[in-house]
Amino acid sequence: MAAAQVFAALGDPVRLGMLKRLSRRQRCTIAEMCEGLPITRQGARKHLQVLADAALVVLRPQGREVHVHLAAQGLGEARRFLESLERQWDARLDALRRAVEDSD
Amino acid sequence: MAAAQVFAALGDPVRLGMLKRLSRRQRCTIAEMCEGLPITRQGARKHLQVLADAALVVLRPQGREVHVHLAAQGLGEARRFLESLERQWDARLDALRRAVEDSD
DNA sequence: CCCATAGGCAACTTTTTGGTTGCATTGATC
DNA sequence: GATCAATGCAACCAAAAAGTTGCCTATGGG
Repeated sequence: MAAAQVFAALGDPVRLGMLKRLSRRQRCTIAEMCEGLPITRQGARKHLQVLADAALVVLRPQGREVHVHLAAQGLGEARRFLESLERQWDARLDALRRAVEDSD
Repeated sequence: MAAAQVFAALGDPVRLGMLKRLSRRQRCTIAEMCEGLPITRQGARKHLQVLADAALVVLRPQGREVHVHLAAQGLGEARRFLESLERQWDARLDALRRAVEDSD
């Protein structure tokens, strides 16, 4: 996977807002996702494509409309990536702390 | 602080690489961070500024050089954001599952 | 059958971002 | 104190992203 792609998709307030909205309702149509946004439907649609490409969302055509669902996959991957970074990081900080204490 | 800013900072392979490198060594100078990168020092410096603005890194002037340290703050924030999204989402899925079971 | 609704596609503009170059500054070192 | 090494600052360029507009297609309900 490309972690950077997932983070890049998350790195926009409009897209984060879309994800938040989706985490409350269980699905939306594209038109519903546009409500309240200060951009056109086409603009919003591009954001949704970015989210879909990062596996954060699934777009499922259903008759004449398209249903937008959250996808757990990308989200979980991103979280695990951050967790592992934090762990390495904490370990390094601990090592530093011990080194400092030893030098006392 | 804005979660989107942190994610945007993470959404670039060069910057992710820098963070990984920092999670192994305990600190670097700017010049050291440039080693192995296919870009100029000024280019790398801009990436470091983005990371610093997102509180993922601290730039600490030390004599004639600048030390780059990891900063836990932004990372933890981003992870907690994802966790909360996942929780809400799981809760929603559970609710859906119960609703389906009830209708059986 | 008609038409309003939901959306797709493509071209275009504007803004942001990633990257560069040239030059100035400051600290270490001999 | 001359010089090299580490960095800053500013202007600039190119490519990518964000957003728009115009028009076309298809589906669902009266």
